[in-house]
Amino acid sequence: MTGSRRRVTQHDIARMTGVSQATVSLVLNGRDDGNVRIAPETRERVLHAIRTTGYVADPVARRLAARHNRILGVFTYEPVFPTGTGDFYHPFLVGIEECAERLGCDLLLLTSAPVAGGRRRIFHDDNRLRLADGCVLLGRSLDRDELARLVTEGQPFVSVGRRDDAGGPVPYVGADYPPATAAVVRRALTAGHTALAYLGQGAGPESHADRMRGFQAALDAAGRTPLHLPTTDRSPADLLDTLLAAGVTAAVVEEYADGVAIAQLARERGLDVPGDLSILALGDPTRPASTDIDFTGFRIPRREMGWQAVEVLTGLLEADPETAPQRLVPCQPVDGATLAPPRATP
Amino acid sequence: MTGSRRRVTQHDIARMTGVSQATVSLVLNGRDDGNVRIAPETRERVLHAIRTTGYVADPVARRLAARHNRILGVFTYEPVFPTGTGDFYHPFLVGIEECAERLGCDLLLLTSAPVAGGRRRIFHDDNRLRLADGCVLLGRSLDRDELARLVTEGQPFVSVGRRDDAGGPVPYVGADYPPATAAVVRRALTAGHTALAYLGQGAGPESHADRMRGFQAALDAAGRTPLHLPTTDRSPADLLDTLLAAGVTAAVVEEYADGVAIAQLARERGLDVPGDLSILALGDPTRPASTDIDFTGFRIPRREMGWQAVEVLTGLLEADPETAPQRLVPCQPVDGATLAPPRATP
DNA sequence: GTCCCTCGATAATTCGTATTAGCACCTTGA
DNA sequence: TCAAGGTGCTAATACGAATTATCGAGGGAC
Repeated sequence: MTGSRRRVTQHDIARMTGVSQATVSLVLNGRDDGNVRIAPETRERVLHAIRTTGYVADPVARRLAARHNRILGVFTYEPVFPTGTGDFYHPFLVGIEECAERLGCDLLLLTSAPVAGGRRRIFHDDNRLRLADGCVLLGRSLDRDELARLVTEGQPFVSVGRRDDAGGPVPYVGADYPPATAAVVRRALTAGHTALAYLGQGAGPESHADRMRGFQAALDAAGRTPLHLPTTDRSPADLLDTLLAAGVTAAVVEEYADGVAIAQLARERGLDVPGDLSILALGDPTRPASTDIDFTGFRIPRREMGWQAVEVLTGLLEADPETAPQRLVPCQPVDGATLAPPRATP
Repeated sequence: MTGSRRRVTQHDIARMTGVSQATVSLVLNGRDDGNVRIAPETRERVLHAIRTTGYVADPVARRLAARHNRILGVFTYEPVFPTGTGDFYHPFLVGIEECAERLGCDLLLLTSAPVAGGRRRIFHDDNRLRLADGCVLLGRSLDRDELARLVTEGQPFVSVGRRDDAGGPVPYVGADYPPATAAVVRRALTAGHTALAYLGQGAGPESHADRMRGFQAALDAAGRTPLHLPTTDRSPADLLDTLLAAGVTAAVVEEYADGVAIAQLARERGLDVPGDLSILALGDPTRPASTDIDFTGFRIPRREMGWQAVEVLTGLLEADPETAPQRLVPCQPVDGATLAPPRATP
């Protein structure tokens, strides 16, 4: 069921007023330019019939004829409304929604994408992505093949998060991690730290590699040798032991949650944070991490990124040459309370 | 523009495989009943072409012809991804998304609805609601006229939250507030409280009136006279003064945030919560309220409600007589730490 | 050889709106 | 009186898929 009685159509209006369906359409769209003219009296008769019947154009038919929708797809590799990721994606969506609303666009959440191999796939049998005029891609790691396919098929899209090329230039709106990370490192150096460690992957997704680049660059410039501790498959206890054994006084953590774990463990062991160990967080929690620790570091401009992603996408759709299709948004520094000068070396 | 090159249509597939458009449609829809037969070999050829081109049926055209497209609209009076409501809506959306994903439906967020008079309106010139098969309505207070119009126009929809009739039965999935509130009150009575107050509107939206009903009923049953304090236009200080002056020992708050404000103020004044004043919260925060207070009260089964709303909606769409179109979901009691027996009366 | 039946596929139509080419009529001017 | 030009509207078609009536080919029975 979708409505029991037949709805009023332009045809009905036309019959009622003794004009053609085309005329009704023209009146409705206020067309009165050089090519099309409607007598004021006819126009009035039609408008009157429309008013009395309460006629409203069927948006479906309208879209079919107009060939575009003002609908933007939103594809997320993880569920859009996540429970397990500490709402990391939420601010992006806030920005996306705000901008879409301002532009009068609706959002199509491509939730029907089936999960295969632990993540969703864009392309599948019953893919409705093409209903949308274009789409925004959200997710830590996008599938490179699918990205490439989007490019070759000419599907307008924009990635939230910088992406390396995938057989063509990839439009994106990313966070500018290298300078933000470098700034964090410089703050630690300025505070007097000389032994710094990077905790995290430092590779893989662009967002991780970018942080590492900034970290390296800042230390290189200062002539310091960094320590890199991959966090995968290592317990917090193990990491902390290694940090302390290496004489590290400031730990720069890629993942907020890792920072929380290290900080809590350090405190449990009677160490003072930041007195004995400074901890710097490179961004917001991507995994749930309940803590009241106010980390020094920076914040990812997620809302702004979401907003700009929609801007870029609509720019692409309208083939607007003014719109830069690849953007990096600066991260916002956070003073926080987990950076202090190192203890005087004994 | 909607993609530089024209999209692939059934016609293209038909030409590629040397069949007619109709055949492509039949294959796509797996039609192979008494009236329609397709040779397995032809079917395979068509399916192959579909796979290689990545063809996807245009949902707009599909909807025009078939009257459905497995897209569910989500209309929210407030923004879907709110920043100011403390993510109150988030769990609903989690449930909605989960169920939609399981059913293979996409979600169309009707974000383009223009804001008029401080809230969004469903009906406007360029309403795309009809693009979806049906829609889920989310929001504290739905406009009664718009609701009535949905009913009369035969638009399939379901409201999250109980709604009074609006010119016809309104399908809904609501939280069952009266018994949950009554249970909270009984806990307070059992703990020994005799002077209880209800803080909040207690009227207006169904969700508020329902809480008040449960409150009244439980006190009536116990032969107690309740105190009702409307919170609108009153400062927390004012409210607290009134509570104490009236000798109230247990405050039942409609709005979580009000509870937080009262509790904090009480503590600032040297009162113990719950020692001197028990505070019971009727649900989750709908406004941002940062606190670590573990309120006694109940939790609104938001995720479950979202899930069931989608179930109800698809039930309506399929005219499934098994699906109850009006459902109340029980709230989950929370022990919390803000209820204690009242001090012995001096 | 004809009739009938089944199988496999298609032409034609529908859904409701947007758009464009062009027709019929009228006025004007020479 | 006839071409030129303007006016007001309509017929036709497109948009992309779903559906139904129908058609041709091939096989078997007689």
